Amino acid sequence: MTPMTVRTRFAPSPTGFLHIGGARTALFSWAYARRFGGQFILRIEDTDVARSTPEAVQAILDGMAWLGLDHDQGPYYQMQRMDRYHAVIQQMLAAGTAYRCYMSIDELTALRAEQEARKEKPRYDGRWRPAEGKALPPVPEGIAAVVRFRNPVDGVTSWDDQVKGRIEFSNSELDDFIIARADGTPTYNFCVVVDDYDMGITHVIRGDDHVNNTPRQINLLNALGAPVPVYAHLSMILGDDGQKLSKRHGAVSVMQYDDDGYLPEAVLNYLARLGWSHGNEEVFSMAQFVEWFDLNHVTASAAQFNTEKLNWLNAHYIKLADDERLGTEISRRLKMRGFDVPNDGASATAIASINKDRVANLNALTDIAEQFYVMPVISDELKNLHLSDAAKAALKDLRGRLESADWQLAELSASIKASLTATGLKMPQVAIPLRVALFGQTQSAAIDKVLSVLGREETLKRMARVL
RNA sequence: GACCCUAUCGUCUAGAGGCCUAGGACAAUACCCUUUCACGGUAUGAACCCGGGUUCGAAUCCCGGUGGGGUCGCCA
Repeated sequence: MTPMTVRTRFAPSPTGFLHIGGARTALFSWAYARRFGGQFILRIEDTDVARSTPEAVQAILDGMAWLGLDHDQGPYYQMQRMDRYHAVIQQMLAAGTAYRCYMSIDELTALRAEQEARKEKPRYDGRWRPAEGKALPPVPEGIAAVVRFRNPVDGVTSWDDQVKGRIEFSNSELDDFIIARADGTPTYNFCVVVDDYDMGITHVIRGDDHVNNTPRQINLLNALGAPVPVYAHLSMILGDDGQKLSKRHGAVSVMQYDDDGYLPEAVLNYLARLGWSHGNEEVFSMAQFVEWFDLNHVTASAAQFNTEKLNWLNAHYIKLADDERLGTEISRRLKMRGFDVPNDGASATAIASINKDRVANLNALTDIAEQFYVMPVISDELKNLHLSDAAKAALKDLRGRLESADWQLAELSASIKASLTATGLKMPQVAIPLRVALFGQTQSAAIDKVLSVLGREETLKRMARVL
């Protein structure tokens, strides 16, 4: 027997951006396929014509690309598969596994209201379901039929969920759901089933809001004589505050993380660890993740998003990142703020190099870089506090040395120390006033490194302003 | 309301009946390092929802309760 090739899919509906929950679902589906040398398929579920937009499709594609989740097939678009859906519906009608229902929306609404009043689970009552010896109501005028799936009424539908364990539904809980609307367009549960079948999906990894759809889909698959894939339902991700994420509350695009200064590998590592674990491992590459990933170490309960931990990972990955890459990020972000890195100024790469240990975020790094290019505003408070006569005298002494220094780190360092000796001051007594003079604030990277990156001309210019 | 899922430090989690005096990470606190802010290092505090079983033994298995969540669309 040839081993089954794993085929997973990510099937978002393009009604908005790719948010963090969708991204994790995509990541796990992708990782599972990669782990077993299988195929990862991207499918756009755009049958909700009213809410789907091309912008949302692009946003999803952009999000996937930013995260580096590459697909092997697709994107497939359900709207382009209508002929296939119609053919299957005709086939089911002919086979008797589906039937036409002429109940109007008003009648349905009334039925549901009645059921709810009786505290029952609202559901279709099967009035148009054909049965042996049953007289169907007369077909009404002016009502276009919907097509309903003839769901089994007895027995139990179950599956071994790879994250939640065995789940069973009594078929009596399931009603005959609509597979084609009155206008003929197919509905979600039906399209998913036909697509998963046609695309040979072996493992369906998706959010656990689909648990209740699963028995219906399994029954449909059975009616079609199709194999039933393995299911794995991922729990949801809650916001930082423990509240459910929604459009109104906390759900943001993955691209927002780019805007907010996060590195994709930090987001990926964080997401991987949210709801999945490999012993005590916290920090790992995607290559390592793919090697380790499995479904039975996925947590069955919901997880709360923790920005603090993401920040920590981001800081970690910034420290690891190449200076050149960070320099490029700085330039890109500076450009978005409206200015270019000057050719004759400090190098963005060098700025990144001496500051990447101090920041947890690319925007914070960019803020620092900006200070190297923009003449600082020095508050009176800082002037009074740090630019005393003694401090100025020390800075003047230092300026004299810097004017003739060879602009190398070691010599800059030596110059500062020489000034300390000459003035009898301690390092902070010179370094802090110098920071105030150069940046208008008391913190920076090691001051000798700052000088080496800022350059002689700019350094002396800034010092002159306060002396 | 019905059905389904779920429950270990504040948070993410390890834990597959004895290895648990419940481990790691983020966050917190303290100390160390230090050229400031950070980084880094060390240490400390912090949890098995409740009640019944099963068992020589339960965080782990079973039942019930409670809390949390999901779903009940001619949305996906």
